[in-house]
Formats: sequence, structure tokens, C-alpha cells
Amino acid sequence: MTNAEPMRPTLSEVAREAGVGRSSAARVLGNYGSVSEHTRSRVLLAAKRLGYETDELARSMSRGVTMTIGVVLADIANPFFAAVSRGIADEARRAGYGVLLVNSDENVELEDEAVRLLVGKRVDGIIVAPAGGADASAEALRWAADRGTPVVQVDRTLNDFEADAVVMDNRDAGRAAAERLIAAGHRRIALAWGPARPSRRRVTPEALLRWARTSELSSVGERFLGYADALEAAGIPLDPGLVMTGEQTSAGVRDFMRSLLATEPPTAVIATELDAVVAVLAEVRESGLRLPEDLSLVGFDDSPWADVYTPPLTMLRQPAQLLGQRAAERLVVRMTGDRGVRTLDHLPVELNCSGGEGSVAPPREDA
Amino acid sequence: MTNAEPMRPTLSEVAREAGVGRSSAARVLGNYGSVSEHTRSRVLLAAKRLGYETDELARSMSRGVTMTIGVVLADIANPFFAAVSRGIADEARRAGYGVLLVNSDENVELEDEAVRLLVGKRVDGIIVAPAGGADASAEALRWAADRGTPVVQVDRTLNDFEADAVVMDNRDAGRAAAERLIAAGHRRIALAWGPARPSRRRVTPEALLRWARTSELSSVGERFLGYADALEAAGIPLDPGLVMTGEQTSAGVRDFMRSLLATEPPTAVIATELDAVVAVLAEVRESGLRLPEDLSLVGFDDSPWADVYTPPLTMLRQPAQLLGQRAAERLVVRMTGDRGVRTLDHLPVELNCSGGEGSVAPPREDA
DNA sequence: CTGAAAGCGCTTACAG
DNA sequence: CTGAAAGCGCTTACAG
Repeated sequence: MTNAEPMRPTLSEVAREAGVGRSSAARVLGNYGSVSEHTRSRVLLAAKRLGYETDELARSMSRGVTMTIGVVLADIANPFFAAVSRGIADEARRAGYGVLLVNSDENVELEDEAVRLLVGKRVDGIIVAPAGGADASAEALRWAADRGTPVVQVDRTLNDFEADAVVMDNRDAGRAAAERLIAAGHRRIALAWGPARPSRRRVTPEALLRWARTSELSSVGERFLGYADALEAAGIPLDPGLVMTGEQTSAGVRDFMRSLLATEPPTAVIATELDAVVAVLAEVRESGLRLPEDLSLVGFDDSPWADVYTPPLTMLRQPAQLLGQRAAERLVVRMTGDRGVRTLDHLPVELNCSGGEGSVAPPREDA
Repeated sequence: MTNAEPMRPTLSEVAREAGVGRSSAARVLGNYGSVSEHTRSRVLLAAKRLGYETDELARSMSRGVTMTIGVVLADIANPFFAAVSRGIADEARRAGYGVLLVNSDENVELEDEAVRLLVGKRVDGIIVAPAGGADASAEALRWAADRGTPVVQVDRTLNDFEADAVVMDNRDAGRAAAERLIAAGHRRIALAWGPARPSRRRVTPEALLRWARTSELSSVGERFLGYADALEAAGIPLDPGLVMTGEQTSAGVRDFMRSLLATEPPTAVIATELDAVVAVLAEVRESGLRLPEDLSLVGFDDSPWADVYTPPLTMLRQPAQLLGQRAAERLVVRMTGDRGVRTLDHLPVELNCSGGEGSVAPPREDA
């Protein structure tokens, strides 16, 4: 049993082995300052001989920079966030940064804890998809930003928070989804899910809109506003009964769809999240309806499955990986010292199935 | 413009503010040693007043422990690895560790670089899904392990590498997939994809088996062996023409399926990866075949989509998140000082659609 | 070009 | 219980 742990050699040991001073060894191993070719080669040789690798932790300590960025997302297992992380990781690596990742599960407390952890580990910057809606306190995030740690928001934005953000153009996407269906002749278009409104009581269209416009800036909230825009432009009255504002879960979608289909069936539905798409499909199957003859569907968050589904699904493709990349690029600029004004970057969302294909068909005559 | 960056207060400043020595402040802020109630409260008060947060970087430096684990996976955007990461992250947090994540893209060089980066940042341990097959050199990994950094392998194992591993019971899974199809009456069962054999020339069944048994321990390799086991047990000769051994990509699967369907169509197919499942479905659609009447399918890597597909797909469900959790648990034990013998943990893979349902039907009479 | 010394912000024996 | 001092492994002015 080898319980003699081979300690990693330090800079001093390399210096001694090479027969030079510590500073000289430091200069060649750290690639700075100037050294004679002679000492350089001696040091390099000694380093090789000892298997020296510089201790980045110590370097971070003295340089005051860790070359690490912190990332706080709802759930890395969610395909959307997984793609975002990938975009971040690639861009970070390109710029020489490592990535420390934490899941927040859309929980404000966990997010706060995560941010403190990251600041404690002295990350050079933070990318976050803020949980808890636009009005969340997000104390730790604001504290971190005040303390001088650059923060970039992705996919969501917090009110009264002066940090850069990179988001999808969700309102435009919601509008595009509804327009696609309206163009096919639909007027009863359900939205699963819409903004998470606390009360489940039915409200007037005006109240729903007013509430959405003022209190909420989440992505699904924005998508709802785009949907409302499209209806209004087409002269179709907004029916709050067609908008799911309750619990944003798969089970919630299934309940919503089931009761809707049983009472006042829509001719089309927009599913604003991947989970919602799958839940709608499950309920469609359960109810025996045919897609798209009996019900048209436009979904969000493209997936390879959408193309091989029968029928192929009409989906809005979010450039999730690009979103992550952009956020990382922005953060790198900030970490490099840019103090310019706040930036808000909107990425376009595209329909993947153009033409008359996909899961959109005209409404049935008898509908 | 506030360009006066609020520097974070240090332990010394808190001590001065509290009017005590540094060591005393350290003891209360670090929760160790003993201090009088009086000084404790003074220090706590001063810390609060100054907004002190301990610098984990400095703490790591002096304690020699970073409370961070490094994770090297092929691609975080892949649903399987995304789930694995989630399992790791949850377990790591539970034990108080942060997670530094790097993608290797199945590239041995990138993996090596990632491992060196992680060791440089002095992570306390590493979890890795080794790239490049069982015989890969994986120098950095071996070097890290020799140096005393605990390493746990997930999903794959390297030959001649004395590190713990947590893997799926892939051979058993491959066997289960084939048995399911054989039980339904199939004898011509294609495998997309099988082990990545360099040469694309056809070989004898014996040569293929011999090669797979000796040189390869990747997960798809194991799945192929299980498939072969099931065929042998059923007295069905192994036909190398039905086993895809070429390029393991979606395009490769489509080529393989297309030429197979055009020349000597199988009655069933096993798709050993999620990408392969989607590619098979795409080719099935293209060719106008019906699932499962014309072709039965058993896939790997369950997804919520499988349940809402028509027909619902018979899939082998890999407990990916559990895999990550187990690996992290194992690593925590090692990081805590356990020097016990190597551990190899096998997780069972389960069929999600039992009974006669799903995408498996008896072969057609005329086949 | 080169080396001794101080410093990054903690922790940890070691005396008092 | 408490404080001065040394140390973690680098980097960084500062003389020589």
C-alpha cells in the first residue's frame, strides 16, 4: 500500500533544485518579467524533473483573481438550462475561465445561498437566471454586485437591478406563436402556461392584462403579452379562461387542458415551455383528439424529438446555447474592467416549421 | 458613478473593530477553539457591522482543502449527462462541496486539459466519465490519482486504473433489450449503435465477439455483449451485418438504417443511445414504415417524450441522476480519507414499458 | 537580470 | 480564554 502521498512540489523547491532564487523561478514559471535564457532553461528543467504544476489557488490568492465564474441556474437537468450552461462553459473556457455551477430550483433562498457561496469562493463574476420573478428581493445578488462582483442575468431580469442581461425576445416569440395560429384561422387559442398569477379566480381581460403589464417580467409573462398583442391586432377578444395562470407544472397543464377540453375546447393551444408541450401531448392522447386535425399546437423550446413526432411539431426554437455564450461574453468584458452602462441583449426566437406543415392546421369547420 | 469599490473587510479589520486579537476573531468566525461569551458577541457584532463574510479562498489556502469537486463529462447539454450532473450537484451540496464543471466532448486531450485545470485549482476530488474508450491513456487522470486526488469514474471505466467507478449494468441492459424482442418473436434484430470498431469491413461473428470481449469496455460495447448473450441463449446466430460498428453519430445511424432497410431489413432494432433512437425514428418516418407493425424498437435513455410518442416507446430507463449521486457519495467518502479497496458499483437499468405495449410488436408474418 | 522581503487573508500550534 | 507569530504557495515591488 502506498500511503506515502507524493506531495506536489512548490515553487521554492523548484528554485532550490534549479539553484536560483524564488523570484527567478516564479518569473519563468509565471511567464512574466525578464530572465536570462540560462536560468530559464535551468528552472524549466528542474520543474520538469520535479513534475511541478503551478498551484492556481495560491496564484489566485496573490493575484486577487480566481479565473473562475459562478453560474446559478434553476436546474441543470432541464434541457434549456443545460444548453445555456454549455454555451457559458464554452465561452468561459475560450477566455480562460473555469465554471462553478449551482442549481437554484427557482428557489430564492437557494439562489441567495448559492450566490454567497460563489462570492465566498471569490469567483470573478456571476451569471444568474434569477428565480422568484422580477420583483424578487435577491439580496445576495444585489449585495454581490454592490461589492464589485460583475453579474450578468440570463433569461430573466430583476426589477431595479442595474446588471447586464441577455434574454430571449419572449414577447415577440409569444406574438409569433399566436400569429401563426391566427393566420391558420384560429380564434380560440389557449395558452399553457401563462404568467403565474397568485389568484386562480377568473378576472376580466383588462385586469389580467393590467396585472401582467405591471407586475411581471418573467419569460412566460412576456410570452403572454405577445400573445395578447397578436390577439388584439387581429381583433380577437382576450378570453382569460383560455389562459392558464395557475401552478406552472406538468400536472397543472394537464388539469387545465382536461377541464378546458371538457367544457369549452379551444381549436389551438400554445405551450410556452417544454414541459408544457409534453403535458399537452399527453392530455391530447388521453382525450383521443387528433393532432393537428382536432387541435393545433405551437410549442416552445425545440427538441430533436419535435421533428420525429407525428405530426412534426411546430416549435419556437430558443437559441439557448447562444444565450449562454452571449452572457459569458458580456461577463468577460465586465470582468476585464468595463464600467460602461448597462446592457440588455435580446435574442430572436424562431419558428422551426414554416409553411403549412407541422402541428398547425386550420380549425375544424364545426368548431 | 460609484467607482469606490467597497472592499470586503478582512478578519484583521473585524478584530480591530471588535478590539480583540486576530486569533480570537478567527476562532469565533471559524467556529473552533474556545472563546468567552463576551469576546464572541463583540466579534459577531463587529462582523455584522462591517458586513464581514469569510474569504473561502484564503481559508482553502491555509486549511489545504477547497471544498470543491471537479466534474469532467462529455457534454452537459446531453440529457443523460445533464441528469448525472444534477445528481452530483445535489449530493455535493448536501456534503458542503461546490462543483466545478468541464465538458470534454469525448476528446481525450480536452479531458486531460480539464483534469489539469481542476488539479491546478486544487479540487478535493474528481468525478469523470472517461473519454476515448477503456484503453485510453488518460495520463492526467492517472497522474491526479497518483498525486493523491481521489477520482471516481462514472458511466465508463478505464482499464488498469485503480479508481472507484459507478456504472450502469450495461451488459444486463443490452441483454434485457434483446430478450424483450426475442420474446416477441424477433430473430433479425439490428443494433444501432454497437461498439466503435475501427474497421468497417464485415467480419465473422467470432471475430466481432472476440474483439468486443477483449478490447472494449465502453457502455455501448457492454450493451452489445448483452445483446450477443441474449441471441446466443436463444440460439440465434449473431449477424455482424446487423450491428452498427461505424461512426457513432446520428448521421451514421441514418446511413446504417437506410442501407439495412433497403437490402436486408431487420424486424426489430435496438437503439443504444438517445441520439440513436431519434435517428432511427427519423429514418423510419422517411422510409414510410409503421412502428411497431413493420419494425419494433427498443431504445435507451428514457425521456418524457417517449411516453407521448405514437406508439409509446419501449425504453430502457437509465437512472442517470442516481448514477451521479452515487458517484458523489463515493467521492465524499474518499475525500474524507477512506483508503479502502476499489469499489465498482453497478446500477440496474429498467424497461419502462412492460407487457405487450409500447413499440414492440410481433414480427410480420411475411418477414 | 536577480534575489530577499513583504503581502494576499485565513488557520494553527505555542506560549502566556 | 487570548494574542503574537509563523505558515499555506504564490506574486510583486524594491534594491542590487
